[in-house]
Amino acid sequence: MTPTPPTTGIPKPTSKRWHRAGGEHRKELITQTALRLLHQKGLDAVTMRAVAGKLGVGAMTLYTYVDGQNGLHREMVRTGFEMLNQGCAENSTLDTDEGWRGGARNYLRFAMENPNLYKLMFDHFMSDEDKDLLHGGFQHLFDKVKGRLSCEGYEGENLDRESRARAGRFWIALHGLAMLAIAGRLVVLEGGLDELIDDLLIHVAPDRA
Amino acid sequence: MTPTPPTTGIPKPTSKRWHRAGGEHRKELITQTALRLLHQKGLDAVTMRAVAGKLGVGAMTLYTYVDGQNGLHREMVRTGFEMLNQGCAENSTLDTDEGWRGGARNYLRFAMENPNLYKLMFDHFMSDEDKDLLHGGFQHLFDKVKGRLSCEGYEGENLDRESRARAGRFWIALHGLAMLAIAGRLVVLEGGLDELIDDLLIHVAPDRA
DNA sequence: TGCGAAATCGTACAATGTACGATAGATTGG
DNA sequence: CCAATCTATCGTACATTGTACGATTTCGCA
Repeated sequence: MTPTPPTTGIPKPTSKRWHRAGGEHRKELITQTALRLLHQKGLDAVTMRAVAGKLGVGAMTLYTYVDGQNGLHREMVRTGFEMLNQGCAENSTLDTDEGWRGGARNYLRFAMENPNLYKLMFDHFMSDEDKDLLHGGFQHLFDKVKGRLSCEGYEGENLDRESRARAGRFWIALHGLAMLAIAGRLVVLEGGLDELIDDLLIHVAPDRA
Repeated sequence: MTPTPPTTGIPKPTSKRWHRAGGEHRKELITQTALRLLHQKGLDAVTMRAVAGKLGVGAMTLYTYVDGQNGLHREMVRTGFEMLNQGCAENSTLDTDEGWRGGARNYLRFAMENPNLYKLMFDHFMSDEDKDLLHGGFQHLFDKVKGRLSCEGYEGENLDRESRARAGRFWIALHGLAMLAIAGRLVVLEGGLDELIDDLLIHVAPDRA
């Protein structure tokens, strides 16, 4: 067993007085720098040396704060899910009829404005933390749909199943649209993206049977 | 200017008697080898040296047949779209009601059985050839939907727009489901994939208003 | 103030894509 | 049938990548 010299029973906030008490902040800084690079030049440009260079430190310094390139990617993905959850909730409580549209637009806006990050989020292996974030976001959608359906006669197991199905369809469609738009594969569909979103939502929104 | 010594005006089938007349076959062999590696070990394992090694040749030899790694990827993508178009048409003419289901299942089967290739197909920059293949596949779907709708009173511009919209929704949903399934992000949706497909199809199939 | 721990980073190594050029072999003109 | 030319092959080399290692510096604390 590890000796753990004093072991007062109460571990300090940052156990082992991590990194001169500035560790978390520096990790954040590294992640933000990497995210900026990812956004501007794509995933291939997010090299350890490049990120370190932007920060004016040696490449190996990053290893003190993140667990190698894989760990850096993980941090970006985690931050991405936080941004997505936050962004989706903005000006859209999913409570009104127009709420679906707003939430969906927010989701797609995030994907279109952060295409490299969005791709990474759904390509990189997910940590447990990421799963929690994704699950949380979906749970929120699920709860909202459930609230609506409970006013329409659904109840018990039926309510749960139907809510999950509708929320799932909604999300699947959003993800499909986002990925195709990012990949530039929507050229086969003439017309602006906005109309496409509206049209899709009308037919896949959770308040549709 | 290049001299082009004889210049008979009629370029031979393989202009410049390409590669001892075995060039195309060898290019195919290289692509197939790369595809096997991609399927078994993922994109990172598809290195020039690894592919060349499997074929028992030097890495630089590949450069005679494909334009570097990027060209190799392009060949894999092109082949992938051919496989997808071919696979979708199998046992499914999209003519009967059950046809939508069959086509969709074929599409998803291809994606699930070739996840690395499917991801590459929708991530790699598309050549004009790829665009033609993708466009062709979508056109087929579009025509089928159009045929159905023309029996339902739609005509003229309305027929075109409605057909494109429904085919688009169908494809978007399929792509979203495929990408989420590949990424292993469907855990939030309990239940088997088959039921998920059925459920989705019922609500996004092109014969639904 | 001094000691131990932690952070920093220079160096080095393996793996990658690929440019270059030598070599061997096929093709062709005479 | 031979020599000239062209072409496929691939060994070598270089730049770039992630990162393991260890020396050195810096810091926290007693």
